Amino acid sequence: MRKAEDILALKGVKPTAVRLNLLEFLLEQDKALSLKEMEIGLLHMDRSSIFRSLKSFEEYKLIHSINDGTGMTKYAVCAEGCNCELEDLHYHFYCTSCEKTFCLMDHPIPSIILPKNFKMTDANMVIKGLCDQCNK
Amino acid sequence: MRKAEDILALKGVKPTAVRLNLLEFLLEQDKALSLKEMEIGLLHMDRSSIFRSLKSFEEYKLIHSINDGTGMTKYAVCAEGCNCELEDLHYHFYCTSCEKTFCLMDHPIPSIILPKNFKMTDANMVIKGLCDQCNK
DNA sequence: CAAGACAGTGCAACTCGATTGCAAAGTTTA
DNA sequence: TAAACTTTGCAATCGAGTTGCACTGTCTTG
Ligand SMILES: [Mn+2]
Ligand SMILES: [Mn+2]
Ligand SMILES: [Zn+2]
Ligand SMILES: [Zn+2]
Repeated sequence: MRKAEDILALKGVKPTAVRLNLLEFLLEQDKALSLKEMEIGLLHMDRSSIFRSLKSFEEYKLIHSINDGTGMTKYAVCAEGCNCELEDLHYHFYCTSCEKTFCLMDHPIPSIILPKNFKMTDANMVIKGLCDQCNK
Repeated sequence: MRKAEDILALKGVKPTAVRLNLLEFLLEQDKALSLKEMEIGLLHMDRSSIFRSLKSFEEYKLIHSINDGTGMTKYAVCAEGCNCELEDLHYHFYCTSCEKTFCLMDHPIPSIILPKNFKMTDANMVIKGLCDQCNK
C-alpha cells in the first residue's frame, strides 16, 4: 500500500493532519466512498474539512470522483501513475444490492466513435448490476 | 414527429392535460431537459405535477433519465420501439460549453467485459466534451 | 343520472447532499 | 516576533428532489 505522506508529497499537497488522516482512510478502502461515509468513518473530523480536502485532492489529481446515480458523489484514490487524463478513465460499477461502487481499474474506456465534430474530454461511465458477492 | 397522444395510448398512460402538454414539449426538444428547464418552458405548469408526470412516464418507459453529472437529472423521450432494455441503452453526451445533454441514439453501448461473476443490468454512460456547435 | 371511489393536480413544506461565510487555529514568511 | 497566508470547525444556506394534503376532475356502479 502506498503511503499517504508520499502521495501528498508527490502531488504537491501540503500534508496537514486532516489530509493525512483522510487519505490514509481512503487508501484502506476497496470501494469508492461518499462524503457521508467518510464522516462516519472519521468521527472526529468535520464534514466541511473533509469536503474541502476532497476538493483539494481532486484538484491535485490524488483522487477522482464518480457520479453513480445514487445522488451522492463517490470518491476513490487514483491509481499509481494516474494523471486523470483520458487514458486514465475507467468504468465504474455500482452494485444495486450491496450499494458499493467499485473502480474497474482494469477496464479502461475504449475510444468511442462520436458524431462528426464532437470532441471528448472526459467521461463518467457507470455500469449497474450485481457484484460478484451479490450475484449468487 | 410522433404524436403525444399516440405515445401515451401505446404505452398505456392516461392522457391528461398536463401529461399531453408535457410530452408535446419534450417531443419538440433536441436535447435532454432538466425539471427546472421544463418548469421554465411550461410556465403555467406546477413543478410537482411535472415531476410526477415524469415519474409516470419513466415507469411506463416513455422517457429515460440521464445523470450527466451536473446535479440535475435530465430526461429525454425514448426512441420509437424502445423498451428500456439493455439493448436500448446508448451513450449520452454532455457539452461543457453549451451545457446541453444529448442522446447519442446511434451509439448503443457495446457489451462490456466485466470482472468474473459481475452482472450488468443497467448503465449510465456520459461522455463529456464539446458538441459540434461548440467545437470550432 | 347521481353518489361514491379513484386518479391527478397545485401549493406549500420538507429532506438531504452539497456548499459557503466567518472567526479561530495553525503555518509560513519577512 | 509580527504580519500574511492557509487550514479548520461550526453554523448557516442553497437547491434539486420529494412528499403531505386538500381540491378537482374522471370513472364506476347502482
Ligand atoms: Mn475509479
Ligand atoms: Mn438518451
Ligand atoms: Zn454487491
Ligand atoms: Zn455545445
